[in-house]
Amino acid sequence: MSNSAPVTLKDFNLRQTDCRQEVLDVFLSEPHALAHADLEKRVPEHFDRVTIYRTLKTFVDKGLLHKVLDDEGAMKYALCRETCHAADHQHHHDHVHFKCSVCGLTNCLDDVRIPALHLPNGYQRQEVNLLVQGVCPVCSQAA
Amino acid sequence: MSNSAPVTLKDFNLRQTDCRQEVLDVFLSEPHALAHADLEKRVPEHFDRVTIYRTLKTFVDKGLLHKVLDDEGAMKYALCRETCHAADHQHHHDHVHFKCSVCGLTNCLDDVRIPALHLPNGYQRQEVNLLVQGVCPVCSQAA
DNA sequence: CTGTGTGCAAACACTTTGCAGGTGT
DNA sequence: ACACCTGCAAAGTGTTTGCACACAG
Repeated sequence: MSNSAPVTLKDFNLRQTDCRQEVLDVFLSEPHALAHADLEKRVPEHFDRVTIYRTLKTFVDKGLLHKVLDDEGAMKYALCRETCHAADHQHHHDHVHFKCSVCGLTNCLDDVRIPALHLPNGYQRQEVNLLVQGVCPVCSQAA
Repeated sequence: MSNSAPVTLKDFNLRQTDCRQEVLDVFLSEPHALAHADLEKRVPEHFDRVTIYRTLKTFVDKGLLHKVLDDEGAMKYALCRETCHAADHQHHHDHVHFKCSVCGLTNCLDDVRIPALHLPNGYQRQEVNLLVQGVCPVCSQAA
């Protein structure tokens, strides 16, 4: 997933448009989960609110982004990593996200694996999302 | 947390009002996480939309309910269990929630403990939320 | 009596939909 | 040429705020 925006769009069979390239560039250059409002601020050229919503939806549908859980109003999105497109055809997102309660940023902890879970009988697991809230290294250093 | 609504309200130093009792009764009688819209349907008497929002907010602030993560539009809420009010003063919610992709219901898996997590250096953990999506026993039996 | 809860109206925030025109391939 | 993307307008849904009145303690 460390490719450039045009290459990535091509890989996912998406048309090369300015909006998609710039949105994708933002995600490629920032390690955080981003909400729609964050994108509007960071995408250099101005695009319609709706266009950015549709771009996000397209990216999620194609498996380029995944939704990140949050306990606030707006949905956040983050890039899928190679592990999302694993051997089996299913597209799984077993993500660990860390949200800092000081700076408010959420990022993917790609190195942390979700430990094995023992679900009660009858539960079929499809996808697991883990959100850890606390203080990130940057903010705890500053304190 | 298996007390009646009036007792629970008293325990949390909350005034006895019709709205609070009825909202709490719904949570006490349903094992699922509920959104504001669910409550409006299930609370027998009619209360203003705003009053229910404020009731939910009060309950969360007082530690009676906790927010349940979801990847849809609306926030959901569920009762806190005894484990929330543990020995130390901190109020922790290390919850495992299971959302069924068939019936759409989300419930707390109180028996599932979140396994130990190894966070990278510098991360301070405050609260952990785990959402498992899949098929619940009821729906997988029906299939 | 006093502080807090409630209802109503209004505003705000986030997201989706319909349609006409423009653009990538 | 065609399908698809974009912008604009509008609407839908979820949530909060201000204020006056009502009610629990």
